[in-house]
Amino acid sequence: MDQVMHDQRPKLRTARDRARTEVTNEIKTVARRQLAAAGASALSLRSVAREVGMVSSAVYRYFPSRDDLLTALIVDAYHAVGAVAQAADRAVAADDLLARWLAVTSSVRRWALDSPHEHGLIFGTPVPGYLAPVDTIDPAVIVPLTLLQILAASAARGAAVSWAPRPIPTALEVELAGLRAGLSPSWAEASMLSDAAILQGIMAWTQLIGMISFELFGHLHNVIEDHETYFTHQMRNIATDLGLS
Amino acid sequence: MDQVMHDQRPKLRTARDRARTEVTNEIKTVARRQLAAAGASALSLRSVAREVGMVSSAVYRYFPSRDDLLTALIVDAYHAVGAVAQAADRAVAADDLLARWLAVTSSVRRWALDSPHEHGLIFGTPVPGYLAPVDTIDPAVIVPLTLLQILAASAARGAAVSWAPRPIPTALEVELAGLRAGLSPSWAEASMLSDAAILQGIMAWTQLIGMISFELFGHLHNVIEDHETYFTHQMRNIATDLGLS
DNA sequence: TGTACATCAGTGAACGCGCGTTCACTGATGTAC
DNA sequence: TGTACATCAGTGAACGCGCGTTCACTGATGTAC
Repeated sequence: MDQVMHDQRPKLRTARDRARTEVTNEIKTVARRQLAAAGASALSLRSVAREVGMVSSAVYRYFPSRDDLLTALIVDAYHAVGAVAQAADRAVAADDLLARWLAVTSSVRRWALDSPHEHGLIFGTPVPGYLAPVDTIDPAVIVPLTLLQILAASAARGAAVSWAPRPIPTALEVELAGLRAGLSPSWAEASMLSDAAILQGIMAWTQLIGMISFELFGHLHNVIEDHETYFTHQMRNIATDLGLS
Repeated sequence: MDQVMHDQRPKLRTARDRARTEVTNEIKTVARRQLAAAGASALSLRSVAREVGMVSSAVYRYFPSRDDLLTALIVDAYHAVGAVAQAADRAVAADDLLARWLAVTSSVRRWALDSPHEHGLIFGTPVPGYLAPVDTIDPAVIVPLTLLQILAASAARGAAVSWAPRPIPTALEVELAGLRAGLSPSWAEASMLSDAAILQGIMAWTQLIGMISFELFGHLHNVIEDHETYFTHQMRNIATDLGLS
């Protein structure tokens, strides 16, 4: 406990500080736009700098390297989908579980359609040589846990899954116990779920992202064209499968 | 009908022809290796040429541009997974549907683990500015149709899905009719499936690729580590869900 | 079977380009006394 | 309130690099007669 602890004065912001966060945000905004235009691997510090109106070396005052800029965008993207999903969840009646399921899943799809390259950034091929740092873990988990909370509300009502779950291998039980233990208290309800329910939830999350990626990446060309109808239909099926009424 | 039709002599191969297909294959092999090392966006004609031992401009005798080389790799990759899936399907007893399901799905996963960058090439973020040409459609469809054939065998036995399917929107029915009509005769069995079964099949395919991508792209870090056990468990659940016994 | 011509694989130099990152610098803003 | 010093944003030049593609060329292979 040294003096540093007392030294935080989080409010008093100098002009320099304000300018700094403003420029930081502008860089990220421009970078996001360029990402949307050309994809992650085409993101270049130089062209971002050009568009922001500064010399390329100046960007290094804000981000130590291109990868750090990418990381910031990834973290932002996770927060963005997470926020969208939570807002959608809160916008419908808490006890209408089917409505919550449909609201959350379709909000995630909407976000992805609106920001395809940000979706690709977090759910597509990882950028070669890039390793996601720890900061990305917490925000990455918002959407799946939001889905699990809905399942938890269903479980709390005593609803059962529609088919008898097969016995779960011990190895998986162990992992799931660890997973539960690692959850922050804000996700308490989700951590009360049975192993089978958690596995079903992860699967549903995988389906959600899989469907969106298929749509965005063009794997449904010549298969399904009315994506909206298809998506909603399948999500209702999954909801039935999950026992959400 | 002009003379050109008579002029095919598919067997008589000159030394030049043989050399040509050999060099073409060598270029693709090297490109595939570089893909595996650095990812699709890092694939460079020049470095491929360097490794093959020719000057960069010489590659243009074989592929008119970098994109065409990429297309060739994509087509190859689709054929590769397709072949693996079909071989796995044939390797087990045709009437053991659960075994076929598990064999096909786990062979697809194995292939992806063995060739992660080829998986990324076809199922990851599309290469920016790159548009898949028609040649990629047929091979792309082998894996999902192999899965549907298993469902078809199950349906032929009179097995029903485990939950009553909800009514299918007309828009989807129309699309599915078109899909069925577009299938080549070699997939005849699959085209006899009911709408609900086809939708379930597409969903299962989405789940399969989604799970593999999640594993490969690292979205299960800190969630599930024993991927093999997890995968098999979930695939068995899905098989149950699909009514495969 | 031999010759004349056409085809084609591969060369090497060049084009114009953009990239990430480093560095010594200037000048404005902030801080301690 | 005023001064002296420290911090920091932004500049501009430079480094070394690799890229895709074009072009005129050489020399070997294939084809027609």
